Amino acid sequence: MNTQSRTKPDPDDFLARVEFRDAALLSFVTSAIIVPEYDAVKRDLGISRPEYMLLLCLSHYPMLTAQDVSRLTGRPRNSISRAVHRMLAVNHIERAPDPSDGRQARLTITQSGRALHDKISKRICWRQEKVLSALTHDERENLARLLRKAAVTN
Amino acid sequence: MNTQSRTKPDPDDFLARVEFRDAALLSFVTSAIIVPEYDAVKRDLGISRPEYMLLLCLSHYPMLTAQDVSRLTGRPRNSISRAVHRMLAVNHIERAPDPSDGRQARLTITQSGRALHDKISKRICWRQEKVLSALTHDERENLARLLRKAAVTN
DNA sequence: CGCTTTTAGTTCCATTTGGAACAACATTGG
DNA sequence: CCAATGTTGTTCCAAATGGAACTAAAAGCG
Repeated sequence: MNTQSRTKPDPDDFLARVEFRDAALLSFVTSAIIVPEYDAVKRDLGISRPEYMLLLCLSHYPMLTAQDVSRLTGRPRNSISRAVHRMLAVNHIERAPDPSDGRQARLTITQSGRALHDKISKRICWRQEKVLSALTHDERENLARLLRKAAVTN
Repeated sequence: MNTQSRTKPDPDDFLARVEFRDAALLSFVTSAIIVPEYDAVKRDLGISRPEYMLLLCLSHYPMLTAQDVSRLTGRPRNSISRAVHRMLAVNHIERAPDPSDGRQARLTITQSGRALHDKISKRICWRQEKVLSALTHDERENLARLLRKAAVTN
């Protein structure tokens, strides 16, 4: 036994002390959903986070350019460029030159890309439910409302 | 003018479509605070995110080991190890061998480390206020309550 | 006591990351 | 039409990242 009997620092306790309380809580809860699930997706399906961000974007719009995806996700253009090449190589997306603008290419998701997106989004949904299971339905709606209110203005 | 008159995809609209609504909102709002401010801190003060995480932890406990910091922050041990060496080199922290356990070292923050932490935490607080300014005081308290409820169980 | 297992911290190395420069094309304004 | 400027996507490269192996010390256990 340690003569100073030092107690191991507790994450919950730490969260309560931090100066930027709300940012720390937001970061903690976000990471609890995002980090372990993206790690698992990478391990099990070989899809990295920017690659999935690409599939996610393309699954919600009929056609996007790489630039669109970069702006939607906030990732730098070269990250998206790499993801596009990898997803092209495994036929999860398709690319066609834009006839009206020779700089950009039109990206679309394929059947297999959509199937993969469904699989991954279900996993993230499942982890989301797990982490937020302590909240009631009304609390969940309330949380979403508050977050949306903060999100739309930024 | 584009013959298809394609509208540029809108991030708010995208957030409303994503399958994992709450996780997407959490991630968006968290990133709006964290990402630009850590980038600015790195640019202006030369302090990386894991380095600041170390200072943040040490500013709230009189003494921690590198392992404690690793567990509090969720960062891998070698990242913390690197941060410790850099913060030692610029005298923002101090390290002393633990007499009761030859494996671990006792880390403490110095005066200059604490001053730097104060400066950085004020910046993050400021960005937090900016992003969450759309919420009233009661809404802020409510958001924190909901997040804490989700956080403590995980 | 020895022997195995566990833990703290470091080092090594392959991969990831993102800024910056670049080429190709488009747009603007003379 | 031409020059200057802006935009898209790619490539290059230096830096960051994190898993895995490693060293040293401690703890568990016959």
